Amino acid sequence: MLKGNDIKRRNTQQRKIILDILRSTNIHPTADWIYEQARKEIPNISLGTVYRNLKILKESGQIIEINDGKQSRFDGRIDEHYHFKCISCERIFDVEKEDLSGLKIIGNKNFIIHRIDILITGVCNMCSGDN
Amino acid sequence: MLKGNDIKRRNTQQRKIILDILRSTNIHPTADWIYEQARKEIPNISLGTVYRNLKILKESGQIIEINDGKQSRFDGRIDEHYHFKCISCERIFDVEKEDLSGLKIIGNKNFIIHRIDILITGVCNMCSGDN
DNA sequence: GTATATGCAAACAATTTGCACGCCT
DNA sequence: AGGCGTGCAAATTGTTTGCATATAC
Repeated sequence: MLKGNDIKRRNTQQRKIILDILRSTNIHPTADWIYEQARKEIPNISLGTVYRNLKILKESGQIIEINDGKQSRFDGRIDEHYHFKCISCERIFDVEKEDLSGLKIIGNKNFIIHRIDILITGVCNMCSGDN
Repeated sequence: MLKGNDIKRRNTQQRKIILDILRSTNIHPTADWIYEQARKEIPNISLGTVYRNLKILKESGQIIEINDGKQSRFDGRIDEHYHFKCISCERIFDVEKEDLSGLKIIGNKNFIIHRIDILITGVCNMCSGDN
């Protein structure tokens, strides 16, 4: 239950800019890309600060972390939607809930599907008893 | 198209044991756990060999890589099924296809769901044209 | 015999962290 | 004024790789 979210967060320029960057793109960028963008606004922002803020924004539910392979990617869109990763160009596309039902996933647009991974996150039966 | 799978693979003890280990557990272990188990059979096996074989086994479709957070986990079960990760005990449970439909995911067993991530992998419309 | 696979250790890449200082509230 | 947040650099962690040797075929 205790999530360490009782800390009073400050509204720093750095955090605001990082959130703005994420909200204004749909490319699901890496921390490094976000860092490069942020430097245009705050030239001496550090990569550590970017990582720290991404963690805070994620924990407070303002952004989502996408886990594809080795690098983390981030998403400022938090309504229910899913993702398609192209193994060729490595881009990540948004998949709408509606597009997931039926056979024509991603609306017949010539996307070739290799596999579908579903990961549900939560608390298991053993841990939900007490804890 | 070219996938580099024209290499003639040898059937080494190391690779056989790693696959055996993965097929005989459902805990979705990390490379490190597999390494520790493998050492019981081949005491001087190296972690590099474990990683190399996991990659080969994955590429040949004999195992699956599960991407949860920073560490990779591996699964010797390759039929269609999904996963549930408990944020408390960190265990990963198998989720059957049937359990995914309807509201009673994972069969009413008191699992609390926080979020569902779906990642589809394949080739996008732009890359499927030529390439 | 020969090319793939191995063990070892070093290299790498992504992310995290300790510290002294800075700046929201 | 106080404490969260920052920049910087070093540390850590998970994974990959170069090389000489071993081994499956």
